[in-house]
Amino acid sequence: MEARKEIKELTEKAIKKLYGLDFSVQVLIPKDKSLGDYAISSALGIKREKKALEIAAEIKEEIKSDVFSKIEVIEPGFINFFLSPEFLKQELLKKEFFDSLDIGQGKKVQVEFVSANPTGPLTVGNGRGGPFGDVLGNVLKRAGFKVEKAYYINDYGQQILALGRSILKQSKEYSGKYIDDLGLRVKESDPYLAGRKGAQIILEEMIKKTIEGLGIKYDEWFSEAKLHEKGEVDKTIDLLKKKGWLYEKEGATWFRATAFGDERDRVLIKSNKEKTYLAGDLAYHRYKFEKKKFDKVINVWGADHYGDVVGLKAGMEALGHKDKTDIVLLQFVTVIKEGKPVKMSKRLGTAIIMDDLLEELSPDVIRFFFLAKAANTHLNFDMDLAKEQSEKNPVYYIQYAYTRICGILKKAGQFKKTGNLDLLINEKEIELMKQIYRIRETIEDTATDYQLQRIPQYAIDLAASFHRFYQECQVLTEKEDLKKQRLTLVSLTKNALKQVLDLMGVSAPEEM
RNA sequence: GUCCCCGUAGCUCAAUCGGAUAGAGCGACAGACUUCUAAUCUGUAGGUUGUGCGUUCGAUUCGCACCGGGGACACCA
Repeated sequence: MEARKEIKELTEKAIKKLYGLDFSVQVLIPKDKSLGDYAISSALGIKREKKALEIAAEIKEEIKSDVFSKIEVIEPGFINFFLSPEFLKQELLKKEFFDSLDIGQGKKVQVEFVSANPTGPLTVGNGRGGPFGDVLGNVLKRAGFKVEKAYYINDYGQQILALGRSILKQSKEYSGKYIDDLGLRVKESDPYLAGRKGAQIILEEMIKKTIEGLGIKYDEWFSEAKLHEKGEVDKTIDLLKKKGWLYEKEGATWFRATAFGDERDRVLIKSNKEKTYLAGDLAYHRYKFEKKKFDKVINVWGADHYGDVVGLKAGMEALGHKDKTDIVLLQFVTVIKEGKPVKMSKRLGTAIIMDDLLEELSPDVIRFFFLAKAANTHLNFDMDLAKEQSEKNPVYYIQYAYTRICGILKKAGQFKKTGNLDLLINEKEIELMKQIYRIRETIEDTATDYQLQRIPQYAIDLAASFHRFYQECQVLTEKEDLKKQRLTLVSLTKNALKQVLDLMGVSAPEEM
């Protein structure tokens, strides 16, 4: 039984019984610890003649549960719940505590992220999707989904032609040292074929290397060109035609996206008979749902693709896959150096790239900095600050907690975990247990709303609770029973900390 | 011109469908190592949440209007 669920169920039942209302109770966590571990403000939202305080008192009277040691009613109508230490200990000692989350219920989810055009090195902006998508996938997996991480390779279309022409020195659409290098290696003289070849090399030797450097592993690299070659794009267009959602205008074939709430219709086949990006993307998403049977698809895009969200969703609705595609938009990244935004990479003469960061910072630090910010905030990545703080950094703070744990366990040697924790009554011990207990709800919430910054925040909170416990409670004491129980708690902390570090893809060093 | 995101402590950012005294880290200041690693802990200072109205018992959160920063408005991908 989870405490939050217990509160929600009991209070909703009480409200139903007392007032005959079907009320959805929202459980919150008070900012001030003295106000309890959980709280509800629902009494304030029930509009009746009675005072909220009275309503809260009546609800409280209905609630009987040994999950809580205390339930308080406070002005103007809050009900505060205090977790019972006995319940807490009992829950943490359960074998399945760390691995029985199942809000995913085995549903298949694909997370597609980065998917930067293979026309150059991975920029910082595109790269932001890397840690984000990777960690989102990890979180969903932990929450009980079957997850695939995918990179969609845009190796078809205008930008490939432009890349080929640049390699062949017929244009300067793409430039930089890497284009010159490709000019020496690519033998094809046809611009499109040269572009394809160049894109392949860029993907394999530049993008994949950077991705790997960030510690990201994909399950699938999916080629847009192959989709076209296999005729999947044509099939999808035919299907939309049969359903009556297409029309011809000025030599082009249009999709009636306005019928699904889009502000304008979208071209699928241009008047020169080439297919648009959207046509390919619709075919790709059909493939995701129909061939690979995903229940849900999450696309992590840059905010510059904001205008394409409705078009894709409209298309998927027309194809019979309504509401199965979630799109997370990541706002831009500005890299700041010496107080000024950096626009260009020194090495390549292109936009600032991920490799520039990797050169100076560990992937742990980069991942953490990126993850700690909400998707919809513009991210100012201050290189100097990141470097300067690299030794006084939240990442190290968390990792240091982990090494302290490992140090204790190593010194303690073999020990048997205790089946009860009744000697642990210190305030810091209880705090630590509460913090560990919250790992489940943190993962559940994140898997539901994709607000990934919760995870690094949780990691900091957990590390802080441990550091405070460490400061006050000597684990390896003379008192054998107490020592064993504390070692058990330390070991539980280790599990939790390791789990969040793994979720974030940040290393867990045993020594520092 | 229309649409989207952002504006919170000196800096980087949080704040759970609107909740209680707006929180962390870094930086500043003052303390704590004979200890399981001080990469830590304890304390202090720091805020009219861009501005102004409004809705509400209650607004950083919702609405309207401004100001400032970024982005999108293709038969490009």
